[in-house]
Amino acid sequence: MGRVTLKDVADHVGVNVSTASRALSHDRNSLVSPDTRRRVEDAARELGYRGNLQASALRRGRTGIIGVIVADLNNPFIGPVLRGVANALGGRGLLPIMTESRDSSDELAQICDKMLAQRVDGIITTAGRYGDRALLKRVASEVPTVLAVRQLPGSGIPTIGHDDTVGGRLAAEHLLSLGHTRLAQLMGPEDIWSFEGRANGFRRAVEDAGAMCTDIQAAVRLPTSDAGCQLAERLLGLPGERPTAVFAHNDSIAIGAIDTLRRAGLTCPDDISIVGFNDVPLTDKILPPLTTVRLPGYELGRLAAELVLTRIDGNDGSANTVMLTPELVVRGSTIELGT
Amino acid sequence: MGRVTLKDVADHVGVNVSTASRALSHDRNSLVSPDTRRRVEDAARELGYRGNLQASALRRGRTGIIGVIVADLNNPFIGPVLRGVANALGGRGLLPIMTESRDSSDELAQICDKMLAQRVDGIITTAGRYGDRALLKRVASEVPTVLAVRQLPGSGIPTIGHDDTVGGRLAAEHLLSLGHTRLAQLMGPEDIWSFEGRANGFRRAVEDAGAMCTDIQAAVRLPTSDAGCQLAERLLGLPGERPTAVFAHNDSIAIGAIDTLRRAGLTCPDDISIVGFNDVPLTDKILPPLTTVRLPGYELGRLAAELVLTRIDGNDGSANTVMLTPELVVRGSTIELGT
DNA sequence: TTGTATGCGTTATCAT
DNA sequence: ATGATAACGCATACAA
Repeated sequence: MGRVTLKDVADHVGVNVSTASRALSHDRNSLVSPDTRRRVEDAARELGYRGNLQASALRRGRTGIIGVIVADLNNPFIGPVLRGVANALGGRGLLPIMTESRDSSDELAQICDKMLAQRVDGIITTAGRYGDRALLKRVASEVPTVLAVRQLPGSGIPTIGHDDTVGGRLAAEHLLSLGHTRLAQLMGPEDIWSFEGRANGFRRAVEDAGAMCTDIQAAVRLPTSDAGCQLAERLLGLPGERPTAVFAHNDSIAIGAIDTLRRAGLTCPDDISIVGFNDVPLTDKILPPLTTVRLPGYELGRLAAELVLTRIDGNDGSANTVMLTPELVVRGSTIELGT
Repeated sequence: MGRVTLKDVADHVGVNVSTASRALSHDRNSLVSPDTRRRVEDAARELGYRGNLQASALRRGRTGIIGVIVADLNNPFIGPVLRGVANALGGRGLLPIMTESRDSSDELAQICDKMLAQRVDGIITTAGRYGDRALLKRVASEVPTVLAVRQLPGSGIPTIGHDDTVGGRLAAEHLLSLGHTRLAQLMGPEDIWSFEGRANGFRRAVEDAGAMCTDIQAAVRLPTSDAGCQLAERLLGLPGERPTAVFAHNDSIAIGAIDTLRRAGLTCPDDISIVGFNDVPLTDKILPPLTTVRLPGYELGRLAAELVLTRIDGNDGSANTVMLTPELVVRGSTIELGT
């Protein structure tokens, strides 16, 4: 049983609970004589004492818990992000508690409620659709909150993001430089800023170059490989000449699309070039290796954790939004037109 | 601020805190008059009251939190498992808190310490190497604990697992039925039961059939695609005739191996057949689509959550170990010998 | 049906 | 350097 309490330890040594408390505390153990400190520590070990964080939190007014909400655990991109968060937090003795909203607004609301009831010291969320803006603003008003990966323009919530517009442009410029003039994009959900930004950046760059850009929307809510399959079907059903190059709004969509096109007899990159987004693990190991736009997932997570920590420390004046820059990674899924 | 307390609500209505407490409690609100109940509820909503789970937990002796420890968040197999856990738990109002050990024993120990200090009501862990047995036994003696996915023979800890021996045998029988007689297996870490079970099942079935089985060990600690690359290198360096069929101990290893073999000029399945394990998302979308052994990830998670709940309820007598059966999924990465 | 009183395990404040 | 004591916010046994 974890029923050993501080009082038990104190009694065992023959000191007062407050002395025992001081002796075991990391910041106040200098206030106690080296001797009693050792005796208390020994007793604690011997009795198998474990501090009760609940009680401690109740008294001190903070829990040392940071709530981390992710949209979709199946998105391979999230792994590095969570590691970045966990590393930055663990270093300071905080405990991240992660939950998945499956990109559902209802679940997000429930999760936020529970986390607030848990009295988390801060929240980091990668789940934020346009429809969640009011909810998250309310949450942010109750506890330090930061958005990671996804932005929510106009929410005023501190954000560690990346420049999706630039990312979309990078994809476009790459395909244009390969001579493609009929392009399409396989769009992610339109109520998420990441995809709107990618779409805008891509479309603008393509049109500025005088090339043609076709936007293909999915009827599904999540940017998964299934969405990629569906989008590829629609691409195939398009009237007129088929685009020779495609920008998929993330790697999963790209992989789903490549597969569907292949089943329809089209080879990537010979018949059609495809650029993905995120550079998730394994994209370099598949056939064809995916040309994609790389995002610094680990770094995003790390910075998000650090930002929430500075907000918790009351450092409201510090920079409250950071935008990392994506980077194009050229592999085998894109090829010069006509080769 | 979430500083609204139960007393505030009670004062606002003009009742005692205990009445307010009863009114807002789900199991005892029948003890209060319908009228005051409504008034308390209204006041709570109006003031933005949030129950303080820390305080409640301190008083009631349980937190409603279940600690969930996963070995590796980058393993795509874990997504469905976590969903199973979250669904089963959420339905009963419990909150899963997930953490990743990165398959490190040190981190696992730290995580367990923190979770015990948090006074979680139960722990579900998919991280368990042979070296962690003592630690986990100690943890299990303090709080209801169940192993999910990975087993730890001899630990006596309740487990929701799957039959790895059968899984290995399924892979072997499939390859043997295709006419292969020189087989190899790309082994996962040997201090994890899953891989030992797969190895045994495979080797026995192969040898029983009078065929040849070569075991290839990796020098790395984690069964990732990098390990797959390394194992494939070793496969290529093998003296004598090359195996014509390979059992990779999971899908990531398989994908890494296929890629490395391809770079060396060998095509899967034409030159070499490969079977994976887990059937993670996307394996059916890559080229070649992976033949693999499917595990019911969601079900594993769901059952693990239910098992930990019955343990928490003190139902110690109930079945404490469940073993699910894997299933072979034949796709394009395996082919009849000589075609 | 409601109120009173007490304690869950800690830590902070004030003494000593 | 240590002890006594009072909260933190809530839930319960008991009294009314």
